[in-house]
Amino acid sequence: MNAPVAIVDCNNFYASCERIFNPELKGKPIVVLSNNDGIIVARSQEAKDIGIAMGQPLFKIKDMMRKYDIRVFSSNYVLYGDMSNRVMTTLEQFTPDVEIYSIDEAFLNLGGFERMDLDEYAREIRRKMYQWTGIQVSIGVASTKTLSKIANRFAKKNKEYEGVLSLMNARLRREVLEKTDVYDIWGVGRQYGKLLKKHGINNAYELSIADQKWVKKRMTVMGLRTVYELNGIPCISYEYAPPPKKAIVSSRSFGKAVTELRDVKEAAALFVSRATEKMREQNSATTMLSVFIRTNPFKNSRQYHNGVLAKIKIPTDSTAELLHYAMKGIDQIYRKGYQYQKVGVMLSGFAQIDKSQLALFDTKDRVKMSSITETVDKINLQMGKETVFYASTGINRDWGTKFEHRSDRFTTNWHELPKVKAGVTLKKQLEMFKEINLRGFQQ
DNA sequence: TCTGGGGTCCTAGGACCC
DNA sequence: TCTGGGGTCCTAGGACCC
Repeated sequence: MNAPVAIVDCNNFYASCERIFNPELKGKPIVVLSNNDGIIVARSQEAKDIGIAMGQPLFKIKDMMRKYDIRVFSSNYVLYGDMSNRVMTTLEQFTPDVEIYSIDEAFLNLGGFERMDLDEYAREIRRKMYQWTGIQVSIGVASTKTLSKIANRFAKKNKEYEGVLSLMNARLRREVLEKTDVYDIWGVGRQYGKLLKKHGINNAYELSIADQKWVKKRMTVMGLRTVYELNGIPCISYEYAPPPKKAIVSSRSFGKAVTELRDVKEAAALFVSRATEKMREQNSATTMLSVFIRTNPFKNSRQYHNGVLAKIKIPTDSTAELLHYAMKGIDQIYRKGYQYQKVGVMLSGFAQIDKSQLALFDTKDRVKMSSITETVDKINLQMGKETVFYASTGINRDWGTKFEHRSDRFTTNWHELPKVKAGVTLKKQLEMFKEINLRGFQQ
């Protein structure tokens, strides 16, 4: 038998993060918004229960907000990222083989744990996680990743499992697969879901016994892999260390429509410097930079979408050099008279090259260039993001992203640590926090 | 239906080569 | 000018994920 795999998934993660540091939100419906406070990207259980859907725009729930006293938050990625680190660190105490799959999910390789009562072990992980981080998780255990996702989902939906379900037992596995709609299978999205239903394949069990030739033809080898996984044959390996990215994108919608070349350039310059920083973190150098701009496709205004790709002969990781290409690109694709909604930058065609090799081939002083970028990175790491930045990325940034409902960065910013409110007794404060042992939170 | 951002993998088809 | 087979590389587009 193959090694059991567990997926640990934080319940309502963003909403939970907001609640941990603001106990008066207990029992209140919470929603978290996308960039620019556009649409709802996360909801607390209470918000789900009153029928607020994922992807709804904020303005559409104004009436409900008043009626149900819904608390609204802009995305606070610094807070969520920090809480995520705490969750992952906690998991590492239970097994060394943790694959961080997303900000709120991780796979655990439980090879070697076969003889334990895995249900009980999972329950213990769940208890400790809540105690140490304040985050509720659900855990699914099975013989493949795809099955573990199904177990997890089932545990979350059916209260009687109290957040933990193992499908190592074959009889239970079949029963759960029969109750799992094809749309709810990891790897089956809207298009494939529709296709499967059209051909009479309605649930996960039916997909597991479907004709494999047909699946491969219509859903590529990816679909075939899903079928194998549903049958308990693992096809998806673990990635304990994230592989370097093959492409890095930085783009953002403007806080309001932008018309001026100067603003477009400022934004593009900022995204170049962000993308390039990310690239340097993984020690890559790029040979391709593309920039793109577009108007709002959902507005009735005149539309314009365009992009341009610069190929760079000698791989570079210099912000200054890439800014040059990006600004040239913007000059090429910018047209006056449009209401721009978004601009973005993509780096790709990476090379992992020892920096000293770069200097052999060309005339630019790359040693000097890289010592500048290294210094800038170092200062920003120590003193905080954007302590030093390129002037071309703008000082005012009045095109900037809207975050009108952002909570404090409780865990990472000295000025925004949770405060003891005047007029509230210490006893009351302690009561608010007492459910959670805020281990490790005292800085 | 409305209107985020950042990724991955696979396939088909064209350009080009022998 | 037509005809054959086989291979690589690249890109665009489509599917999926969180």
